[in-house]
Amino acid sequence: MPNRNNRPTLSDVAKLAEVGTTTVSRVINGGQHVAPEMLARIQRVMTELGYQPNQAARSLKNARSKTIGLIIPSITDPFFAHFAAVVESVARQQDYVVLLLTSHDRGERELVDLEIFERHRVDGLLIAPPRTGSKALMEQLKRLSVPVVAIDRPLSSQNYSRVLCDNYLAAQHAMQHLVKHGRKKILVLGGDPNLYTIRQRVDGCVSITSSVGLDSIVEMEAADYPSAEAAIMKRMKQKGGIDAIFALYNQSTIYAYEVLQNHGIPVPQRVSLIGFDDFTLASTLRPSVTVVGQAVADMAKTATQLLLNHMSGETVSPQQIEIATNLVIRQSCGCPPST
Amino acid sequence: MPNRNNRPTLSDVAKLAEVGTTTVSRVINGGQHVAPEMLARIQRVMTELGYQPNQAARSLKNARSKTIGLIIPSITDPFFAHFAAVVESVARQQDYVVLLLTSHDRGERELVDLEIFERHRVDGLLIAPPRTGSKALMEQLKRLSVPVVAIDRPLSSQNYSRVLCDNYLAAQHAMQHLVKHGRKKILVLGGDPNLYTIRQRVDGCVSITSSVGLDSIVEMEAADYPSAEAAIMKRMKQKGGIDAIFALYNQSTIYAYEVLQNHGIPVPQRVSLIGFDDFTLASTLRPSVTVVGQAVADMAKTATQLLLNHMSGETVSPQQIEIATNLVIRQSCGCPPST
DNA sequence: CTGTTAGCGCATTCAT
DNA sequence: ATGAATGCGCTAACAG
Repeated sequence: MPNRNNRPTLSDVAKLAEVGTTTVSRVINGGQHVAPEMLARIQRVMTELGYQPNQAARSLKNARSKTIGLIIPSITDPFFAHFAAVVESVARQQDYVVLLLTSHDRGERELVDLEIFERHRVDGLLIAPPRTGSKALMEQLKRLSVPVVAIDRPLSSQNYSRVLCDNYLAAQHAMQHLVKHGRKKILVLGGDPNLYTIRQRVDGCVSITSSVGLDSIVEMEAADYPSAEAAIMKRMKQKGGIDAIFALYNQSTIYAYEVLQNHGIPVPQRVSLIGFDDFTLASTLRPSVTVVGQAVADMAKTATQLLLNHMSGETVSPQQIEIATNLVIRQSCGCPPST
Repeated sequence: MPNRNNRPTLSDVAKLAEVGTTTVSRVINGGQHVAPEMLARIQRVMTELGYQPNQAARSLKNARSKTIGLIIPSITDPFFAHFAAVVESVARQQDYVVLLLTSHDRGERELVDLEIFERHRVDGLLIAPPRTGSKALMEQLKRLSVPVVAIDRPLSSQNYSRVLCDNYLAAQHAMQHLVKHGRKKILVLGGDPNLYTIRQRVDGCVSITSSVGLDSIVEMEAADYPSAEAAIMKRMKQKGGIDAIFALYNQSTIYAYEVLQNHGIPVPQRVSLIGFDDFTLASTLRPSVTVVGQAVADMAKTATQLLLNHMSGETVSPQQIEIATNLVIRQSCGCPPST
């Protein structure tokens, strides 16, 4: 006797199995305190009817939607795509489903995303915030009133856990590596300077150049090929020029590579190249590209599990976790081919 | 006077605004038939309280969850990542949110995914099925009883709309292009032969080779680098060898490229290469890689809008839409550099 | 234009 | 071990 949706309800099951709704409910929730034969009978009826509990009803009753919200800049960015994949797989093991929204690193959009999640009553939130925390963002997060874990970039409030990578250290290592190769005029090719990650990386770079007594050459404009080209070639043509580039994120690495290639500048002979963040064909290009590798899967798994812990009720204090990066040596930095 | 979740409810708003719940409900749903001052007053109270409607309650009442389910093999596959990005952006414009689940092209997992969606009562489904339709899958889809649009690969039932690309034609074009370059021994490097897309592409290839009177050389084992290498080198070493490779999907293209590069086989002089599906660095590699480009964004937008149409209630008959591909000429096929 | 009321499907006291 | 009844937050009749 299904309802208007022709979908069977719990009470349909109860009726057909000739039991009370309570018992059916118990079966749905693990079947404790239910006689074995009863349990079997109800389960039979459930499969017979093709019954599946209505999550909306359960959410209303339990105040738990069994969803977690994920806000990332973009799902086409390989780093975040990988991240999202891991989140999905960890979440589903705990019977959670992921609501995915993108922010394109725009604060207003992020606020809208949070509003949507508020309506959908997500039980927890993973967010890679473009800014560490405007007032509006912080208020919105407080209103959401669910556990939050910041990923890749922190939130300004210490109340929220964060899972990041060691941007500062990683940048230092990369710069030191270039210095070891004897490079003296290293162009640090930036990205959006408002992003925490970028700022940390720049700071790491500067700490090295200044401690070693080199000039700090930083260009932040590299949002697309033309601007990257302009920035690089401007520096190339200056007196002294440059002999290395450290590109601070995925895309700028690729632009830098293309610029050098298109201008016939030999890598690494004339200019060394290191990029932040590994990418699919980094080892296939000739020369292959040395990069700072982030342990994405590790970060994502850690963040999701941490969030689930926060959600479990036992009050876990906010944590700040930094996942180590590793320099993936290939040939664009000047190292000899391995094997 | 918030409830146990400390979240205000509709009736909290009603009380504070000293109106009935119906009026508040009307405001939430567009504010028709509400006096202007009343509307303003209620809206003020809503923002004051930070009220957001509880979607679970609305779902229960309206039998619409405002979610659409998306099942793809993997979110790290650039093709599907791009697809998902477009789905999200189109869906959110209509106030829908996307529930993302991956199948890894495994039928059992797909069934579980559908069960999860059934509980969450998605209002519509986009699915890239690994197989065109086992009995179990078809039953599960019928039970879901919401509009379904198959993407990238069809479902066997004519009852479901599908948005595909013209795999057969595209493969023919690619092969004809290689033939025009005078290639006579073209290796078709396959993928999972159970996938509809792969089968169509193989068929397209064979139709050309046989109509032109060439041998059909097909290798389906290219799931990873070693097997791709084995397949390619086996053919290379045979009497006559091969003078071109048409790789039938994203990954196999990359493997093929790497194999040729690692074995020092000059491309396109000795062996031409064309791949199915464009990828980020295809134009950056040297030689750049000629590919069959799929209009991903177009496919995704079309599919999502079609789904939303189906969901809108007006019964739209199932449609079969094929989005045209285009051969992106670069240098690995043997064409001269442009400009 | 506005308010009262009765469920949507489920979990949960509190009985038995 | 089981069942009857209540309410989660919201919308849709119906009045008025």
